[in-house]
Amino acid sequence: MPLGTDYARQDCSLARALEIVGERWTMLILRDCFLGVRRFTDFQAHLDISRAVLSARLEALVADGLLTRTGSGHPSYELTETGIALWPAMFALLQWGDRLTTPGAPRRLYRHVGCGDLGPDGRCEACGRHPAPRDVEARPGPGADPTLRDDAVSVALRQPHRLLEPLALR
Amino acid sequence: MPLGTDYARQDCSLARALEIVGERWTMLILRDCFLGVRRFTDFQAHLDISRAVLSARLEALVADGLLTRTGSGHPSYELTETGIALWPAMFALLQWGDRLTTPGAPRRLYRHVGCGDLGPDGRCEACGRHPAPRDVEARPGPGADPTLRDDAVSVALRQPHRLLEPLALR
DNA sequence: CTGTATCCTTAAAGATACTG
DNA sequence: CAGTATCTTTAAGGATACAG
Repeated sequence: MPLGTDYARQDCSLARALEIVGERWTMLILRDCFLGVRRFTDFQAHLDISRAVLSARLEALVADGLLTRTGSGHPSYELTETGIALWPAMFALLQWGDRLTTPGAPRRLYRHVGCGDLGPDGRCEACGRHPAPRDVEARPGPGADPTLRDDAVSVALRQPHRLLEPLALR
Repeated sequence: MPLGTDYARQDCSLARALEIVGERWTMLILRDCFLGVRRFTDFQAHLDISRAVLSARLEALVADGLLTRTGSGHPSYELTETGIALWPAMFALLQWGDRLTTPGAPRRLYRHVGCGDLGPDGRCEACGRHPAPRDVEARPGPGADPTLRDDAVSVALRQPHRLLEPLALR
């Protein structure tokens, strides 16, 4: 939260959640984690964020237990179970944004691997379950705009890819 | 989003959603709307927010189509269908915050009216459905902290109350 | 009651340069 | 590659006073 003040005097779980993930850039960093981004430079190029801010956010996310940082030479950031548990919230928000801003043309499509596509409520249209992100594959949808960015991550995201698996960059 | 810059160069529905609901206080204002707060002064007292900021946020939410403002003398702010559609995302985030910060002791409990309690995934434990917020009743849970605030809204929230219905204030 | 208008402080974020 | 260290800009937010 900007400006020092937080939501400490709100007796509310939403306020608690937002104190952790409500800061600018934080949710987008976590989104990238779900999409398979793991390296500092890849986050930075894809988000177009300053290194200082990225560094601070990653550090906070590790301290709050949503990310692990492994490998001192070339660190890799990965979601913990706590971070992965954010998936339903992230998916719901993402779907809301999609339907609000580009009705009928989702920017990205999600599929229960080996089963069916996910509906707006996150349920697999074939089996009716809510698959865990590990069992979900993402791919560009009709609303995607490939002209917006062309960093390595954005290019890699144009191929179908399984969530939480490291992206195939080059 | 603070500091002028937005997420415009992110081809991502989550970024679009956060441009609307990602600003400081905005989600908490919407939470209050779900809980039945409708008046400027009630928002202000419950959130402990400056009037200028509250005014700006309400205006933006009306402009973005999440709230309606009715009654010029004593305006009443109410969620539109677009705003109500945010419920699954808000509930998921709220549950995540609850389980992360006070495991085993939710601050607030939600019940499918005339049916069963809601589980962490928003499904009614009795009928298995995801009830719409109009059919949900909220009440304080074991993790609630009644010492934190004692404005009129906080006091009213100590009684069971149906979502989206105006709170019984006095 | 529901705001608007100013003023002021603070800090968040970008730019840039530097380091192991 | 993965940061840290400064520096500067800007604007967000609180406080206060005023208005319809």
